[in-house]
Amino acid sequence: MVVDRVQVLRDAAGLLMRKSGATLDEVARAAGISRATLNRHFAGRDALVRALEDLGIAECEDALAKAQLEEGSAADAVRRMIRELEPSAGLLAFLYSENQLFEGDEQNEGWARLDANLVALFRRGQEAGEFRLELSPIWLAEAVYGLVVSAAWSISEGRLARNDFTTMIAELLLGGAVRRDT
Amino acid sequence: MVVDRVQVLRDAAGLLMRKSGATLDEVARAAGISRATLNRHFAGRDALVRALEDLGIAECEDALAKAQLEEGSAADAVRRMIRELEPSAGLLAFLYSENQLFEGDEQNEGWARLDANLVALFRRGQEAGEFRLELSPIWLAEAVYGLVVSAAWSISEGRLARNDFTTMIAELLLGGAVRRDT
DNA sequence: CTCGAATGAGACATAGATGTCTCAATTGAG
DNA sequence: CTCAATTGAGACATCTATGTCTCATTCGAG
Repeated sequence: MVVDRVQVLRDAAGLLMRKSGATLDEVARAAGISRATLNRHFAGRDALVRALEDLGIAECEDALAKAQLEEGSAADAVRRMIRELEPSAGLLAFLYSENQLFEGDEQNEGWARLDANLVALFRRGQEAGEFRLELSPIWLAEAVYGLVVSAAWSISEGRLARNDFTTMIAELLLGGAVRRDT
Repeated sequence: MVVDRVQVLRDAAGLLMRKSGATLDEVARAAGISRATLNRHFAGRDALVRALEDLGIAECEDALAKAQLEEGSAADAVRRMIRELEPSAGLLAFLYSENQLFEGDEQNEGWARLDANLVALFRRGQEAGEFRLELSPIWLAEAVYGLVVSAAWSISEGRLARNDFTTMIAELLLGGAVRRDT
């Protein structure tokens, strides 16, 4: 029974999202393996977190690619993006709380690439006259992360249905709370 | 030079927001006191985090009280609330990442009280015909936290101007990204 | 079946954070 | 000024998570 590296990372993320300070022993148990094996695959906690970061970035890049952000209206692209991001929301919630990842000198450049894609999408929406100009694309990009993490957290707490993930985020992000007087 | 307990907590929050795993020695230095004194005022890391939680809840309750959420239109109440919440955003960002606070059996009931106030505000907006019915008040309340934390983080990263805090959050939360065809 | 590779269980030493204590220096009220 | 209270610096023991190692067991390819 050879260990599935990605599955271990998924299980680890599932636990660490709720208990970011979990022991490596707890992480191993959550993944259904022994601490020794966990250490054979990831040399220390730092390596594990880095692997989770790499996985998170890779999943997000896949999601953005699948969403084809350049196609159709920007609003629809945002909706597709949120939908594709949903499976990675838990992992993102963990990484978001791991603020050490964004402090050091060698931050993973993957985040900058993702940011650039998001910013480009919102900028495209503004230039097409779809989106408001008062909200800066950088802030909108940041808000996407914030809302995704909030939604992931709400789901894990039972306050939000998993099926509502895409709708709730996209409707809030795009339309806001105020009623349209159509 | 008697130690100002609240100031110590503020300094601690300022550091812990960016480095949640900081040593008590680092926390003490950030607060300008010695580790011994820090320990005299807060018996251990756990007590320190609890004190930060209490402070955060108290500040939020003050902010909501000052904002007078029952007065005027719900949208204006939301704007006032965000504005009053700004000084506590950093502290909230730290507490938000301290997920251990929300897992145990004895969660501070202050969070539930705050949630109730937020939910009531959004429900009032819906019942007054101001807010859309598609977005559940619970999700809107959760989104407030997410956006406040995102904005606090963006500001500390230099990606968002502190002056834009209230506007960016309120405009996104209330109006969304899509342009109104007024 | 056979055997090499991977795993699980556990022991072990280590490192780093933490809690406690002491003592000298500083503060501030009376 | 005087003195009690508070603080800073540092030593010290402890504790927990971690990394490493060993050995028996299990898995799976050939």
